[in-house]
Amino acid sequence: MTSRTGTSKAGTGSSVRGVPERRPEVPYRFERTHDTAAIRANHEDLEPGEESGVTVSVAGRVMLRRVQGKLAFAELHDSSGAVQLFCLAAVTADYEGFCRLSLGDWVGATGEVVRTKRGELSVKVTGWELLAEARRGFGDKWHGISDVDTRYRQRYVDLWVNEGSRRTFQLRSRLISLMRRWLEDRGFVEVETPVFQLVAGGALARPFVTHHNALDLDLNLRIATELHLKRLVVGGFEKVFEIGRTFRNEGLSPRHNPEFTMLEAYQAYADYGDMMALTEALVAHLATELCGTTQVSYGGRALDLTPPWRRATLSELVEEHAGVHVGVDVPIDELRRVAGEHEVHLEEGWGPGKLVLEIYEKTTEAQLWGPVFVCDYPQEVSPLARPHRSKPGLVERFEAIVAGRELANAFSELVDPDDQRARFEEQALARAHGDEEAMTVDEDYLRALEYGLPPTGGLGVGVDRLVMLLADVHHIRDALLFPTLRPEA
RNA sequence: GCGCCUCUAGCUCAACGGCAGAGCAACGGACUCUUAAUCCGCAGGUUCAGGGUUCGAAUCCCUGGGGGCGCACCA
Repeated sequence: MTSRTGTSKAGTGSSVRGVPERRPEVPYRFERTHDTAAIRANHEDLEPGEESGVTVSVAGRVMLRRVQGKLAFAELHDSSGAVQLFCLAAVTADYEGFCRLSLGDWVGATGEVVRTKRGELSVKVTGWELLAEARRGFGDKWHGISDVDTRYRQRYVDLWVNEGSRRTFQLRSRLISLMRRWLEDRGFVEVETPVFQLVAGGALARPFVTHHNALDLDLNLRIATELHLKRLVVGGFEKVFEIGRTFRNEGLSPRHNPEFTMLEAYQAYADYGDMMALTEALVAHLATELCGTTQVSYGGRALDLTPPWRRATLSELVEEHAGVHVGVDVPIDELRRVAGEHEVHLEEGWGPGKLVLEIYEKTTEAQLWGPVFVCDYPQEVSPLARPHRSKPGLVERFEAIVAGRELANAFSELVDPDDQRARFEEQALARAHGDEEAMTVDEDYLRALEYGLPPTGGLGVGVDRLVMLLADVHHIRDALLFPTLRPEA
């Protein structure tokens, strides 16, 4: 290999190593025979000091190095784990070069699998080649990187240095894969609906707006997939789902990122009770597969996700936690008084339903460790949900609350086109009065409903929040590989 | 948007009104079974920026910037 002649450049103020006078030549490919996990699995029984007689080629990053005269050890990490490289001046080609490797350099190495006298499974390297040099150093070798800004901006470093971070994102990948398979096994069909929408509907949120040049058209990035998925139910997809990126032009917080991933699933002939059963079964399945149990813990506190989860109405829960009775049947002046007592921020034009919801969110939601299905929301705040079959003013809607935060939202879907038009018009009115999150009338969606939407249960699940829950991380940025950040200064 | 906290070597941190330091990384050397190897040596700084107080400021104050946390906002 090329000697690392470059020295630390003084005054650059960065960790970049000097540019070598001659760049090392690195190969276009490397023939790896095993990953490090396979080597561990195959040679579990090797005794200390024993040689296997098996030659392998491994590849990865050198993350630790211990040179001891005519002997050198290095830890080679790959995506499956790590194994020690064992080099002898007498055996290893370009032994000197190996000793000059930097932490973080990528290498491919070939040699026999052995266990050292001290019991460490190793590849006794005969030949090796540099696959990529780490011109920037990886920093402290055991404290890792604690500067959160660096962790999020340079995830490629974080992933190498912090094992917890790797674990979280491996879990995320498996979670989405398991979720997809579980739904497919139950007859759900996965689809992709537009990200660009003329009317950003399906949720109450401000959209991002962009522009299509050829059509000279402003388009919204979707805030939900709901309305398109229900169009597909009209079209005969009786069980349909999408796991998709969704965009909302809102603030950032430990639980909010402007782009996030949502699962939405719709099932014909089903109601919100069916969606509760679906939700708890799905989450229990994921917990079992990913955590080995439904009795998990979050932030050190026990959390039992075993079905069935508690079902309680929103009114009952507010009564439990705030000791007051609220509901859409309570006179509005009384609701205003209760809201005032609990320091709920009030706005002109809020009806009883909005007040009830605000009181619930202020006094109760964060207290619910759960899991609990909070049922039967005011119709006023649920413009896409079907009226409750027996409770006037309410709709058949639930939110699943786990660890004090919303994990899922679901309804018996509103199927009546006339009612839906009335709800849209109510929203449009609120919008005209300055509510930027209110919906606008989606004529094509109404037309679809006029062709007939069967009774349908719909469910939305915040995938990032589910990852947070099962990976036991407490900021959405820890569940997103590349979270939205302010530009670097 | 508001409040509180924070910013020191490449990384992790100390010094908290009196000479800016340690460990790791880097660099040079010793070492044939190491495990965060060890040992010897060397180097590394506009203490986020600017202003002020002071005999003296990394330290106290002000302004600005970055970051964090909380609140507000947020299906």
